[in-house]
Amino acid sequence: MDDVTEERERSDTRTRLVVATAALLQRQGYEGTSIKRILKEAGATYGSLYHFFPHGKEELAAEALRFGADDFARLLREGLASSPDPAEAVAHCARLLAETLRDSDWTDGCPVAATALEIIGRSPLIQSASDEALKQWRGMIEARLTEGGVPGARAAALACTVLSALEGAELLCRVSGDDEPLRFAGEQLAVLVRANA
Amino acid sequence: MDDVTEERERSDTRTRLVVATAALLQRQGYEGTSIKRILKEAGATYGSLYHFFPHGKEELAAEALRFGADDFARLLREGLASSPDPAEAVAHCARLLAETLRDSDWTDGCPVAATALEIIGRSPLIQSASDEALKQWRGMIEARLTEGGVPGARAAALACTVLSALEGAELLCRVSGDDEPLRFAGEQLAVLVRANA
DNA sequence: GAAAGACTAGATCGATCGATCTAGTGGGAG
DNA sequence: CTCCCACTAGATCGATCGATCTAGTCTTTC
Repeated sequence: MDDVTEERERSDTRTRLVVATAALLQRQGYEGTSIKRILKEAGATYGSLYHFFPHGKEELAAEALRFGADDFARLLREGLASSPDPAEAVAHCARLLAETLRDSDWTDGCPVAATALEIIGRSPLIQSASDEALKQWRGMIEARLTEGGVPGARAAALACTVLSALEGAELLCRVSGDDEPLRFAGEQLAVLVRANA
Repeated sequence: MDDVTEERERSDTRTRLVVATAALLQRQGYEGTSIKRILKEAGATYGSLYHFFPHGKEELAAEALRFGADDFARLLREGLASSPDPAEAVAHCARLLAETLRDSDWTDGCPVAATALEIIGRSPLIQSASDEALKQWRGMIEARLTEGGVPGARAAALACTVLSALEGAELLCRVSGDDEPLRFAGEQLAVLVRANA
């Protein structure tokens, strides 16, 4: 058995735990996700969990949020690269997000929102993982806007508002079971980006 | 004892339960809020709870969300009425929200977001109460924009995006412990409203 | 092939979950 | 007074929570 395979097998259970936890946190938040459910979905046992994550559920959740954040960053990267026009690129992000949500029965959206909102002020570990994710996405959008010709002074404020609108629109979509809010957001954000050019 | 006082006393415990639940749901979501904690905060017992809400926690939560929604509607109403200019009025909503959040240590924001996100697809009762709240707020913003001169065709999309941006910016503020996202949102939404006039 | 260390299996712990239940209390109606 | 009914009090239920613990099974190393 070569080193690469060994590495993969050694971390296989750990990866399954992180992936399963990320999916569950996204759908039902932190308190709504029990360890036993995670173990069942991941096909793991308590022994493995506390071997890889000695601090238990909280440590696993923080890691799962980082994993989910990278996933969401990929979707954002794809959307932002979809057009030479930054306004059109932002609009495409909204379309991609709407599509992903619709195809998953309104479950697969922002991987941190549900968990972050309910643990604010009660778990520094999870909160800072959430904060880093949001700041990473803000940075990606800001870089794309700057590159697209938005003056640096406005790029930060605009990027932050783009992310806010996408996050909020996703909330409205998921609650109503309708992608209208994200369609509206895409259209209006394109207008806003052009107004900042 | 006259009828009015009698009515108030009769529903006193019920009201305390609803108020306490609304505050807890806003801060820590549905699964993170135990019945025993609610009873303690409200100064009530199981007997009273299941007398007023035979279907238990879920029924109480739905009622608490409706209560919180009216509270948030008042803040929105105040902001929307603060200026004859709709762009300035929207910006003031963002300021009011930022102020309320800061003054409460980042806990008192949207009363439904945390709870709604974690129960989506698992409690029709709570989800529809959340949906109604969001639609009520959208309607208020849309009416103000239309009255302020935004063409009817665009008012709905703009109002929806304003609410989305406020909700998302609040998430970013609470997670980061910084009101910057709401300041940015207020500034950018004013630009967007003017672009739609 | 013995020893060591990485990892897995799952029973079990005390605490707490939401819910149910019986036993009340107290004020108004007849 | 007596009866009734809205309401309160809180013990108790089985289930499940997150966490710990012992007892393993592999793989690698010498």
